[in-house]
Amino acid sequence: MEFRPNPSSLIFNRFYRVIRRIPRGRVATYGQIARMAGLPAHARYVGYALATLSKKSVPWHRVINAKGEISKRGTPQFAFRQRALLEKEGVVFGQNDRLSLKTYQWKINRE
DNA sequence: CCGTTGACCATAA
DNA sequence: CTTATGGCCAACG
Repeated sequence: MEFRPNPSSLIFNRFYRVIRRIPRGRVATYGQIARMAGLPAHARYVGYALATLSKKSVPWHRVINAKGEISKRGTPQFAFRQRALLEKEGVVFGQNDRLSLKTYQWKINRE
């Protein structure tokens, strides 16, 4: 099922707010964003929120799963595009299409 | 109002 | 390493 953008969505906008703060060249996990948005048990909905993105200025490509992989959604085209965007920011992927969270994860004082 | 369905995560076995 | 489970929201028909 596909989501449509809904400006009146409450928690989705909270996620967008957090994601917009991710610096260039860094990544954040779905669970991390949920925690930082004050909604620790909503890792799933971070992804669903991104699926409803229309033309919002949200760096969706900096959001990856907890294993350091790009989440798959239907066609591999999006994953390819996301990877390209990240590599353009200096992120290097390993041979398993994974990146080092230890190196690239966005960490803020007091998460 | 109800059932279904989605970019997920931590934990247990 | 793998599979299963509980947690939980929003859009749609």
